[in-house]
Amino acid sequence: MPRSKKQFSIMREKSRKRLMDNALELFAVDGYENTSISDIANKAGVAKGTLYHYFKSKEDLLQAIFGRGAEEIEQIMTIARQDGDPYERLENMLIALFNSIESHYDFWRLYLSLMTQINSYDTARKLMTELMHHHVVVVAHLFKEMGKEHPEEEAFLIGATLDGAFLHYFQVGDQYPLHRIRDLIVAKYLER
Amino acid sequence: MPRSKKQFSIMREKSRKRLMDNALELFAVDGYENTSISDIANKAGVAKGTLYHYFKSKEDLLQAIFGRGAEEIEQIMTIARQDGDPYERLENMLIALFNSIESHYDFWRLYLSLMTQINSYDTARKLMTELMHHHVVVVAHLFKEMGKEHPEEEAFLIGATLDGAFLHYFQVGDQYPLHRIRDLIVAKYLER
Amino acid sequence: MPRSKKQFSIMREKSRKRLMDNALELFAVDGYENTSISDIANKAGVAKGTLYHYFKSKEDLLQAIFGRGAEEIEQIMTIARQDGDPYERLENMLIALFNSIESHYDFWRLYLSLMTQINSYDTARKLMTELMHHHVVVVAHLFKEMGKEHPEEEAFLIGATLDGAFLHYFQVGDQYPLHRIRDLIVAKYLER
Amino acid sequence: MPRSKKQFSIMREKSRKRLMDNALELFAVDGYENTSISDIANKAGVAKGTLYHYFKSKEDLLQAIFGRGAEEIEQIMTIARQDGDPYERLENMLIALFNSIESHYDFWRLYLSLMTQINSYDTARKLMTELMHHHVVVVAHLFKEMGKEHPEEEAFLIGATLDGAFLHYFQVGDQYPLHRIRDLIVAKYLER
DNA sequence: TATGAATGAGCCTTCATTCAT
DNA sequence: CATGAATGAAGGCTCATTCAT
Repeated sequence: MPRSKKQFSIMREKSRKRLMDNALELFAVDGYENTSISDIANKAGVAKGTLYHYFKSKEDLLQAIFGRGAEEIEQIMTIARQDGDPYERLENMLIALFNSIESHYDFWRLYLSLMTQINSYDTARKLMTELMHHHVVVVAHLFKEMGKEHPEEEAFLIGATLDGAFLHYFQVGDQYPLHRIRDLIVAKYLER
Repeated sequence: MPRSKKQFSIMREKSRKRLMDNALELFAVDGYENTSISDIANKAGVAKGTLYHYFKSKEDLLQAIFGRGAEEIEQIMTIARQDGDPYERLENMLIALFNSIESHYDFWRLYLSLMTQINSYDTARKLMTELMHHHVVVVAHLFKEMGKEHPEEEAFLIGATLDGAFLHYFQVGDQYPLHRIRDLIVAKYLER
Repeated sequence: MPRSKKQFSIMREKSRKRLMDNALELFAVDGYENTSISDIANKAGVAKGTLYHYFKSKEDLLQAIFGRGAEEIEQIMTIARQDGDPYERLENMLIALFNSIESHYDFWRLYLSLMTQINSYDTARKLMTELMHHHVVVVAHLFKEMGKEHPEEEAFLIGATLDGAFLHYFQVGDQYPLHRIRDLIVAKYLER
Repeated sequence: MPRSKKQFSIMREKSRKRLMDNALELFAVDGYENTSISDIANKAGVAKGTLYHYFKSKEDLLQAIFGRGAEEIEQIMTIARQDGDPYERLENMLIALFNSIESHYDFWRLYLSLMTQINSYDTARKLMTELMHHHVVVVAHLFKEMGKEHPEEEAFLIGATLDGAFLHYFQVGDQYPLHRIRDLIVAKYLER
């Protein structure tokens, strides 16, 4: 009795996930350039060729990882788009974001490391630029609701502060006072 | 009639500079990994081998570029360490920094792009970590003079904001409202 | 239908052997330094990269070749370590050695050519020094059984004579009276 | 007052000698292939280009070194060609040779190391083959005077023994019982 | 003659990708 | 689908040699 199409599809998705997880870990630690297909296949316990059954190329694998991360980001944004008190929504969003940084450490680290390589990995980068733009729109709206004077610029600014803090966190590791920085940001932006 | 030692030394310095300039441009735009020695030599109009008369290795070239940039950073820091009104010193430093971002665009872009590559290019990265630490110390001191409550955390925070803004600027280019962001930061931190 | 592990293993061993055979031939004739990976790959009819599926590096390839040769040497030594009349054992060993020189011409030639390169190829050379030491011990024992006065020195001496003869043989080729030299050595050492 | 041609010639010879001495030392220790023109120039304290005023190529330098060594060998041979008791002449030659091995260590070591590289350094190798042939002729003559049965083969044999002993000496260094081997050889060949 | 900058062919090695089984 | 052998372009680097000064 042959397996149903659905079962196949589930297995396929499982295999893809395993490869993506392993790849992400390596990309984050060693960098995309310094990670070879061999490394990924080894870590995932499959042969090199197998990887090409699931992704058409190394960059395709990267894109898949990014696509998955975009959903994570999207969820965080959703918080800011809900109804209710804008201050509360901002606070919730910030807390969710800082939590995500720690729970999806590898993804965010990779995200930042690729943000600087303009001329390469086009698709992945387009995605990132879009996300950033999206963030600005959503947060600017929030600030408007709060009655801030320059909501768009403030949105740019808080985005910069967040990405910068994460950048430094990834650079120096646990020595970075991530939680205190989070609290400081929250305090600053929740002053009414 | 052989050339004098001094003549050689001058020529050498000129050649080094030319190679460093060309390399910096490529490193900044394409990334260190994606720039080949061939690319650099081509751009500089010399043979591949020539590069190795001036730098022991690709990484040595990178370090030389960084060493040069470190001086630039040092000068900006100096402003914060002078005597006088701390508010004024902070303002001057911020303005100098934003000017430098535009006038030394390539260097700062490279600086940020390498900040994210944890496990590679040790010497260059050590330098960066040191600089960041230095920055925190100097700016925290400034904030203390201003009577801020958590000077060290504030120093971390403004550092994050700045690096984040530059990161976004390099990512999206001229669409980024760099000057407005600068003015906003200055305004925020100069409120007495 | 994928190949079985065993099938792969057999193919692998075959490919390794072919590469080693081709490399040995070139190393022996042109010297290790003067043989490029390209040369070997060409001669073996594979792409350059293929070689690196079978050997980690050029030196690793050399070591593999040496390991194989060491077995040959070991077998010859075994003759000297058996029971029975020491004169007969010495004669058998000498004859086996001279036969080996002709049947494993390339290996012995490489062996001698590397013996002279003191500061390089550490692993291969350690092996050789060990073998030489081993030879002295075994042959000295034989001479002791024969009642010679200075068995150890005699062992050094016969070792020198043999290596020297082979050296000259490889240098001048078929003009060298290898067989007559063999007979002369046998005659000299079998006088009771 | 310009220097005379002779003075120039003497200076030139001095410079050549210095370069040859330094090159020989490096060739002997690191091998011909592993020694670069740069290394030699550095060690000799001159610029790379200078070397090419004295030798037309790296191989030309090698040949010059060999030419000089050939004279040394020639002198030793001369002993065997004098008048008088052949036993005494042989003994003197052997002693002179062993002395030379120690006093011209580097040259002999290089000599042996190049003996194995058939297809390269043609001129140098032709010289060596000639010398070896010459040695056989001279020593065979000596053995004939002594009334040996197979003088030519004996000449080959003693040549092999000597080169083999030197080979081992260079391989293992001071652990090799060079003097005892010398005495043993002398004793063996002077038995009347 | 002396210098060292410049060349460019060639070296060893890596790696994303393809493909027969 | 899974395997790993094979490819070949490209990478960083070395070095004997040439040449303008």
